[in-house]
Amino acid sequence: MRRGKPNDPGRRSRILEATLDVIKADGISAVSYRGVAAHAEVPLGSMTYYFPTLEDLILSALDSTRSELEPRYAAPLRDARNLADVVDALVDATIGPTSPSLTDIRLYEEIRHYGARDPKVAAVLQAVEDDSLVMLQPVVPTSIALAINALLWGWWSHRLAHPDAPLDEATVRKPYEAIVGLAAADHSFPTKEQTRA
Amino acid sequence: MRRGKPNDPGRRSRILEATLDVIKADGISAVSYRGVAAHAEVPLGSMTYYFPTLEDLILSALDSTRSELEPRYAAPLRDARNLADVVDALVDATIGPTSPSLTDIRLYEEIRHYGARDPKVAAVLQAVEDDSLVMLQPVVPTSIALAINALLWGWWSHRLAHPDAPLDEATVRKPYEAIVGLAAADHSFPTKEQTRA
DNA sequence: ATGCAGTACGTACGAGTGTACGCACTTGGT
DNA sequence: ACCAAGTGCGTACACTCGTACGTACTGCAT
Repeated sequence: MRRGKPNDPGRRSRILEATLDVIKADGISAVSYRGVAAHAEVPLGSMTYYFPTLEDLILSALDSTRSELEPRYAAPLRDARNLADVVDALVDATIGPTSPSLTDIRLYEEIRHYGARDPKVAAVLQAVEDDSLVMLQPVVPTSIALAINALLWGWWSHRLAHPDAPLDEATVRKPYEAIVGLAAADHSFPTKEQTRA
Repeated sequence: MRRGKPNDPGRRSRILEATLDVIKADGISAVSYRGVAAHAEVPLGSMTYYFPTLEDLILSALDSTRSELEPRYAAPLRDARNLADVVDALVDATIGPTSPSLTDIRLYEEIRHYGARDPKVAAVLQAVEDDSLVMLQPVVPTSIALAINALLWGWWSHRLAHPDAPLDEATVRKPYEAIVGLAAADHSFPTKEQTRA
C-alpha cells in the first residue's frame, strides 16, 4: 500500500521538460544530471531519485516526445480524399503550418542520431516511421510512401542546414506532385489549381 | 630554417585516421585525446602536440574526409549527357557502386550533426553541398537540384536507419525519374531502357 | 664541442561527471 | 504515541576528461 506522498507532483515532468530544453539547445550529449537539475531548479538528489540512471532520463525525455511530435501532419493526411490533398498535406508538413519548427527538427535529428547507437531509441524511431508509412498506405503504394518519407526528411534536413534560406512553395510542391503522381497509373493525377504552362 | 625532424612522420596522419575510426564507431562525442591515443598507439603527449585543442583534432579529422567523400558520384554526374544518365548516376549514388557505405553515411551524419553547432563545420558542409548543386546545375534548374539533394540525403538516411531492409532499384529509380522529369518541360523525358507499362 | 631551436612526450592539475549512500522528513497503520 | 515505509535530497567518491607544463631528445650552425 502507498504511503508518503510527493510534495511536488509536477517535479518529474518538469525535469523531463528541462531535459528536452537542454537537448534542443545543446544536444543529447550535453545532457547531464547537474545541468538539467539547474535548468529545472531542482536539487541534484531529485534527479537520481526520479531517474536512477542518466540513460533513464534521456530515454524518458525522448519517449515523452513521441505522442507530441508524431501527429502534427497525421490528420491532414488521413483526411486527404485524393492525391491532390495528399500533396497539399505534404507541402504543409514540409514548410507550412503543420511543419515542425527548426527546434523540433533539431530535436528529431537528435533522436535519430542517438537512435543510431541505442537500440531502444531506434525502436521508437522505427515505430514512428512505420506509423507514417501506414498513414500513406491507403493512398499510395509502399514504395512511393518510402520515397515520400525520404524526401520529407530530406527537406526538413535542408531547412535545418539552411535556416536562412527558406524554401519557396513551388520548389517543394512540384517534386511531391511528381512522386505522388507515380501512384496515378500512367498519366498525371489531377492537381487542384493548375498545371504549369 | 627547419631544424630537428620528426621521428615518426606518419604519426600525425595515423592519429587522424584513428580519430575517424572512433567517430565512425562511436560518434564525435566519443572522441577523446586518450581514447584516440590508445587507438592510434601513440602517447597522450603526442596528441596535444599535433593538435593543441580537441576541437583542432576533430576539425582536422573531419576536414580530411572532404577530399575523400565528396567526389564519389561527381564523375558520373559530370559525364551525364542527358537526363536518363542523370537518373542512372543518382540511382547509383543512392544504392549502387558509387553510393557511400553505411559507415560513410554514418560519418556524414556525424558531420551534419556536429555542424549544427559548429559554424566552421557548417561552412565545410555548405561548401560540399554547394558543390553538389553546382554539379547538377548544368542539367536541371536549381529548384530541382535542391529536391534531388533532399531526396538523395533522405534515401541515405533511410539506409542508415534500416540497414537490414535494402532498397530495391525500382523504388529508388522511379521517384528520381519523376523529379528529374520535371526538368523536361511538360512531357516526360526519354528514359534509356523503358517506359513502365 | 657547444648551444639552440624545434620535436616529442610523461605527468599532474583542476574541473566536471555519474552514481552510491545515508540522513531527514512525511504519512498512514496500530 | 509510536513505528515502519516510502519520499526527497545533500554529500562524497571514484573516475574521466582537456589542457598546461617541464623535460628529454634530435640534429644543425657555429
